Amino acid sequence: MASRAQRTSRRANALSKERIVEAAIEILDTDGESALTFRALAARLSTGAGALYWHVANKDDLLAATTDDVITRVMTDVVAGARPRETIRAVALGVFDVIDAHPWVGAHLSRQPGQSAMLRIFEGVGGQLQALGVPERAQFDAASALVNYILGVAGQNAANARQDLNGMDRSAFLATVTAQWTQLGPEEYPFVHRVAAQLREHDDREQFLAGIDLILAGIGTLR
Amino acid sequence: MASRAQRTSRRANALSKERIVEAAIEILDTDGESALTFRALAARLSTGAGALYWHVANKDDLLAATTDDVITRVMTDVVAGARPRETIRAVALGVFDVIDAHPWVGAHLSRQPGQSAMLRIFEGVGGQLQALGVPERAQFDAASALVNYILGVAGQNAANARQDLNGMDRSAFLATVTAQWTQLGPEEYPFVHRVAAQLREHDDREQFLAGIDLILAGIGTLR
DNA sequence: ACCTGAACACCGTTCAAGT
DNA sequence: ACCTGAACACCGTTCAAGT
Repeated sequence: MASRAQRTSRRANALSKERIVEAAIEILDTDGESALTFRALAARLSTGAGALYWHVANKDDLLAATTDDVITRVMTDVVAGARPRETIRAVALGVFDVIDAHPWVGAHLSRQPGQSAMLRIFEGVGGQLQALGVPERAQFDAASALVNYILGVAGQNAANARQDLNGMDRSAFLATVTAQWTQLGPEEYPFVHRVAAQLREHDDREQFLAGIDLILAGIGTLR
Repeated sequence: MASRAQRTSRRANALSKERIVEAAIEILDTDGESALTFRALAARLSTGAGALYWHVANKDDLLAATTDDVITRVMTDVVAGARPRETIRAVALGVFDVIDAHPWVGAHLSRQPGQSAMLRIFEGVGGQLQALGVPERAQFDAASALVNYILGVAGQNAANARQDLNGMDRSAFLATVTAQWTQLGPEEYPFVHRVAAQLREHDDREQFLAGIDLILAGIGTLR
């Protein structure tokens, strides 16, 4: 009896991959990528650093697991009830929003290829192409284009968030970059110079969606 | 006289940011990202690790400089003589090829936003949109879509190259991933399962270009 | 001005030892 | 089976001391 109760209570706060991943996500969200160390994670879980290695192969494994966890949650939220075009937009926006909330995800999505998080996104957009009337032979390239675009934006958002930490809110940050772009001078960088004004006013989420729509418009010409 | 000669010879192998960047690129190319440490770099340049900090602010600065160096070289090679559409393809392919040759570039392009390497690419594609008949208001979004797609592919290529090092040539690698995709099962991953066969035969460079063409086709609908 | 190299404050990972 | 925590082999970065 006692041993039963003891076991139950021990199990209650026993280490597990899920608990480790959960704690890792909390550290990443509150203190950023650089704060996630095995020592900090062990301290938060009141254990030794070496104990974590019983449940997690190494740091890459840990980061893949955190990324998977967060992405899986969004992808299951996006139920494919709507029309194919709307589903693709919903998948893309789901990924965008989750990266906005957890910028570190953007950095790690690109790092492990064939990772299940990326496959879920690939499936989420690719699965709609048939219904969209895209020829069988073109579906792989089309899905790849959408996913690579999403990953590109994800990486940039992660990079931006990393810089934001050096003080500055978004509008101050945009003003600084706008000033840099304007200073570049119209001889060497005519386009960047010209477009600098739009940078300050633009909305990341809208611009992201505009890119998705652009690719979808291109896909539309394949029919 | 002697002091003059001495100074010249000392200058000849004196440290400079250029020499440091050059040596860093060699290490990255031959031994990979993980081999680039300040100690290894100092050893190769026959100096102390601390000396490097006189010319380079920190490791991020060093990596930004190596990335810039490599990208700048490609972008100046791509002379914009051709029609706008061909110029955009040339810029994109130039970036693709340089990342194929130096996979580490792909990883760092995404890491520092507003970096001059990325601005060069942005200018390279954006500068052609006016001639392509894209309305002024849409040019920023269109250029952003192209660049983000390019950055996404760049990141994936860098990640693939990182894995390739664990033995395996490309065909063995593709066979493994194809097997993984096929195993996923058509219930949960119908699209991935169906498209797995195409994965083994596909050519990264052609698929990259197909994505560029898809976005260009989408941009074409804006006119 | 520029370079040296030891020292500092960290890392991820391993592993004997415990329960 | 699972956990502990010291130890190992590294890092990037700093800085007194040299030339």
